[in-house]
Amino acid sequence: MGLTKTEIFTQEQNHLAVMLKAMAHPARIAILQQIIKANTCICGDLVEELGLAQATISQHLKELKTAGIIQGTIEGVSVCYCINPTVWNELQKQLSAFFSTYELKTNCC
Amino acid sequence: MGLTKTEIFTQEQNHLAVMLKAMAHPARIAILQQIIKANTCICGDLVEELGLAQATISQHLKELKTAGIIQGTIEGVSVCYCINPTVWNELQKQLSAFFSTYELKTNCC
DNA sequence: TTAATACATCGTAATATTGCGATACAAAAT
DNA sequence: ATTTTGTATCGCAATATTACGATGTATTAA
Repeated sequence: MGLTKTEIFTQEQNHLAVMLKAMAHPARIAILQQIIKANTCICGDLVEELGLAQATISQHLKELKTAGIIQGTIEGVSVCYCINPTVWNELQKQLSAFFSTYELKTNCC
Repeated sequence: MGLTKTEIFTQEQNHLAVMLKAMAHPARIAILQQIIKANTCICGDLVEELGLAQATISQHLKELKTAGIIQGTIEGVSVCYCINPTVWNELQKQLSAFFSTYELKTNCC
């Protein structure tokens, strides 16, 4: 075992899980915050901002990119990363909808 | 290695990561959806609803409970799980704030 | 008391994640 | 052409996750 049984879940459930997983790490949250904060896309100053090795940051960036949350374009020698607006808004909408399905019912445990 | 360097991140970043991680699995998303759908708190019919073994469901429930997202109270022989409204709303607010920090700037890559 | 029911926990196998040094690679500067 | 600079990838060690059978535990039923 050790691998998720994706077959038994819906596409939506699996997809949402993948997106949440991509964000479910403090380093990746920090990276996203940095990318958002530096409204002009930043590159590898992330290595200096966060206290992680270059290889590690690069790996985290890859995971965010694979999930589609960020995108990177080569900018001369360096690479410019920024939020993928489409995916970001889609995820925001999906999460908002998910959280909204719950409303406090009186008689609960 | 293999363990996250939590020391170098803020409490908020670590906490948000923990919450997202708790939700970042299709089975746990399905569990939350079921708990929300059955507005009266449900118990271990989750085992029948999802196609996972009882031990596995119990383990996933524990993770959600540890994160504080759900709470369980003993109801005779069975256990009744439901959303923890405080934590749920808190997380909703935090995520909403996080997503709102991004707004499309014109000149991006 | 004993059996049944509903969960929780233990132990374990398979796999995934995290972090980093070392190294490869590609564009720009010399 | 060679060096420099910024990133990506490889390979590895340490640890975490996922899933489940087996077993423990606590409450109700008989």
